[in-house]
Amino acid sequence: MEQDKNASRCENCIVRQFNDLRALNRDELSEVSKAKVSKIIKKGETLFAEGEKLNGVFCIRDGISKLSKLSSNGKDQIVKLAAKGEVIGQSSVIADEKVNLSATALNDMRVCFIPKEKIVNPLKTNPKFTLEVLKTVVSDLKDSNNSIINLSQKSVKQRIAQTLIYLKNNYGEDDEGYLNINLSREDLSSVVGTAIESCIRSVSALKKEGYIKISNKKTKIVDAKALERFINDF
Amino acid sequence: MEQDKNASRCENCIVRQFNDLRALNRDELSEVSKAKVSKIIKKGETLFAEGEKLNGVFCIRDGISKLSKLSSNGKDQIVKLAAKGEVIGQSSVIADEKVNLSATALNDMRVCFIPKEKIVNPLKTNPKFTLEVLKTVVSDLKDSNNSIINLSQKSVKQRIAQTLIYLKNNYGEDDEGYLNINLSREDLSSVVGTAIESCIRSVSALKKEGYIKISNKKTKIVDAKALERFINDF
DNA sequence: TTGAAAACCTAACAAATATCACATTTTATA
DNA sequence: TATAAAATGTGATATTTGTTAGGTTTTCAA
Repeated sequence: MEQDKNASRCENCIVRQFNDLRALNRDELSEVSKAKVSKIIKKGETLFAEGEKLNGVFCIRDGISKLSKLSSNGKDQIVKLAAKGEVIGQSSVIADEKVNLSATALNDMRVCFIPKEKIVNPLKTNPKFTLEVLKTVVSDLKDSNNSIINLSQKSVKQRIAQTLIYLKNNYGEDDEGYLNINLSREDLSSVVGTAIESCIRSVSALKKEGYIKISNKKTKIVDAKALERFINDF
Repeated sequence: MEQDKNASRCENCIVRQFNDLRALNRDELSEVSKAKVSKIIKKGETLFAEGEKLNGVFCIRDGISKLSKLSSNGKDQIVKLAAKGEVIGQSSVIADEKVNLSATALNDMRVCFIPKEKIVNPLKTNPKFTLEVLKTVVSDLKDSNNSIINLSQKSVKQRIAQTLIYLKNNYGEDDEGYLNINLSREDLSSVVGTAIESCIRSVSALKKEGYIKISNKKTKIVDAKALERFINDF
């Protein structure tokens, strides 16, 4: 995890426009800007690991991180993906507890580390900011609850399909219709909570059935409508 | 859902001491007290149903509610249980969206309905209250994430065991060691996300193996330590 | 550029769980 | 209290998913 000398001031940072930090007032933001440390994290490196006591949060300027938990049998369950603009580590700073998830870079990342006081202090005094954070956490909670429901009510193939739709809706596609985020089969299986081989089988099936297309490691959703119908029990 | 004439003022309500409403100031609380409507909800009745637009939250004075989602194939997944002291419906009021879960009484309940303005206004102006709500939602999010991990990494039997431990830790046991909350096999299977028959089989196995004991519909955890060991892959 | 390692893929089989078809017990109610 | 309905329980079988044991292709670093 190396330093990034090239970081701009928060006041001019576009990324901030898309996350809760936009609700800070000028003084609070200037405090954050002075205290933040910009870092480069290479693919596969961790931002933080389960059980650590975080003394700040990470604002993602570029790249994607997975938030996951490793079980005793070696299976890694991904609970959330976070990309440009998102702030991670908030929960454990708010609860003032050790993190219960690890954050790992899925590709090269640029992030800013913000010491926790710069977040906790505004939370105590700036209701606009606190409400903004609250709304974000409520939205995360809704996503989490939906994951629970999908895990128990949908088949592996449906969950894979749903994840692809999710990636399309949240991270978009390029001009040829290929998803901007390309998860490895291993990461995809960790998102849907299944074995790699089952994941591969389902992806192959979706491909064979014409729902999706894969071309040099990139995935394209050919017929989103039909895929949605399949997810909702045809 | 009938009215309960016997309701006290919020200022004197013990239940409030255990939830986020304790962070309201005197004026805000008095507003809530004036506006709240106390209700009795019978076992099996719903407090609200998926897709409804909530115009307030429910503070539970007595009884237990399940928050669940019914799938097209008739399977009901319970996402959260809420008991005395908890406030439900907050998320959809905060996000200003339709609820995505239904709330159903698992036994007879007494609740207070609080119109949403009485919650939303303090959220905008009282950072102490907002932070309190935020902490609650963060804790719910952590629980949800743990459920995801358990669903994908533990067997049905382990998930049942874990749920029993959860019920013990969160809702306690009587003087003879029997759980205060007794879920039907159907509800238990909806919590762990499995078929009723599989649930029954696992409960029987845990009983046969001496981890738990069941006596007229009430469940007692005989050896919590051993059960915990079993949950964590012995 | 060329191995070695990692990622991807497939098939056969094993294990876990779901489903179906009942029997038994408990609960609620006429 | 009798009886129907609901909840609990069991066994046989079907389905889904996991596991093992290979293979091929891609990627990366020497």
